[in-house]
Amino acid sequence: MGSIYNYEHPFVCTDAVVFTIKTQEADSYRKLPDTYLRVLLYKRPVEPYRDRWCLPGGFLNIDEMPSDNICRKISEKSHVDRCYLEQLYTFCDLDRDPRARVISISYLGLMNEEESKKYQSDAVWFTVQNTSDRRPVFQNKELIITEPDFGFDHFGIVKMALGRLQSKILYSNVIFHLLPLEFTLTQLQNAYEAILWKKVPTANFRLKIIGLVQETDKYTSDKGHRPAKLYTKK
Amino acid sequence: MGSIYNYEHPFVCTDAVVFTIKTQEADSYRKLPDTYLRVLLYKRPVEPYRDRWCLPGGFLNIDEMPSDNICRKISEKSHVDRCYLEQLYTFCDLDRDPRARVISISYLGLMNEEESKKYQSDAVWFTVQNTSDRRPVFQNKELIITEPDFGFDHFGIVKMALGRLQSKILYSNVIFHLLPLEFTLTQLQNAYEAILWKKVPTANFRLKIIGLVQETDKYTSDKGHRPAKLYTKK
DNA sequence: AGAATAGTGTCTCTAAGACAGTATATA
DNA sequence: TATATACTGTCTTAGAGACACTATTCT
Repeated sequence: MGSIYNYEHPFVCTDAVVFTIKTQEADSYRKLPDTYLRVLLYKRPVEPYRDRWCLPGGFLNIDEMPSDNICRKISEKSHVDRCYLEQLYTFCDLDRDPRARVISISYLGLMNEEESKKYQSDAVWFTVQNTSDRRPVFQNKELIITEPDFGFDHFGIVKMALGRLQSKILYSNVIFHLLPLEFTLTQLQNAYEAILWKKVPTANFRLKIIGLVQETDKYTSDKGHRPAKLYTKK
Repeated sequence: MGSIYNYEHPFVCTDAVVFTIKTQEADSYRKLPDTYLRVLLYKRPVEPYRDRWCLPGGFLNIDEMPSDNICRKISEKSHVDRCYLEQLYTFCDLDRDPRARVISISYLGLMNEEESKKYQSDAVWFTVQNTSDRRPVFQNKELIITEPDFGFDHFGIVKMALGRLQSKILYSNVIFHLLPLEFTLTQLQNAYEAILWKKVPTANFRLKIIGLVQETDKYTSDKGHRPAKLYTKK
């Protein structure tokens, strides 16, 4: 079966939808230290889809695992060391890349705020916010991105990753990849609400998640109110 | 960026884990018309892994969608027209094929018993049964297959597909793809139990699923006991 | 009546949701 | 004391699980 070596076969690339949570407001001029979900995008420097916003990723080498490929791309683009990755979906549409048949193995990536600060200038964190009809809108200080501003099929990939994250935090532990090693239950709840785009009653939330966390003997030391106990992932 | 055209890139293939449910016992000599989960395998006629049991699938053509590729392969192998397919996972291990770097886009397939009868002689339906430690064992009239008898990484793919099916029937409607258009609630419960490898109390099961089905005005006409109402998927 | 399969009523326990309450820090 | 955030008690309701019960066909 040497015939497999000379048939024209699809190219393979990776794309990563890397989310992070902003839990603390570095800009002290802001009154409300809200918690936002953010996604990593970069402006494409070449054709096709030049100057459109795209996901980090790239062509898969013949001796390379997709997760290594993505770590390499994210590290180049954002100097990030540790990022949780899980496979999301493999996009195979015939016309998703105008150059050739390229299938994309996409990944959902989660990193905490500390890691997310190490990004380069060509990669930008966009807040992922809700609209009235629950479609995501992406925003940074200067820009608002909606569907037509993405390159390739990357808007669809981001939407699927967001849906996966929203459903997966209901029954798994993935949310802890978005938080620092030690966190308060309020931080955890804020992250939960930022992802699900809805408020949950505090008492019920704590009953639900108390079995997933391990309390420490440390407390926050903010001024003017009761300190909060710090927890770690159990 | 013409450089993408002359780099050595991975091959792409598909693999489908097609399940069906045997709800009615054609062999009338058997006393117990038990319900079993079955999976479609075929004995590989060429190297590598010659004579090992493998999943239907094959190399993806450059202008072909994976689902079309799989339908083509299943139709060749089993003359089957309609099969529900959903993407399962893309397997990328560097050494999963000794010939070359081949990534496999795998699919979970579900078909009902009527469709499953149209298989060719080189494809065989194996029952998927439980062992004491909840590992699957595959069996037909002559053979019992366990891990070492599969080719490639196909045992791992089957295990993942089984896990996906087992978790997905708890919160979705996929189970109806395994049943005929009209079915009794007992058939539905038997299928449910055959997939999950455990018994559930009838009253609770019916309360749980009654919202997912639509009753018809038809009944079964078995002899010697009360007829059962036939339902369709809602 | 008896056998066989179909189908239901109801009790308990647990978890989700709503909401009002208490606790502990600083100014 | 006020204020700001942290944290809890408890009522109600919905669903899961267990189990005993009733219903309808044919022989």
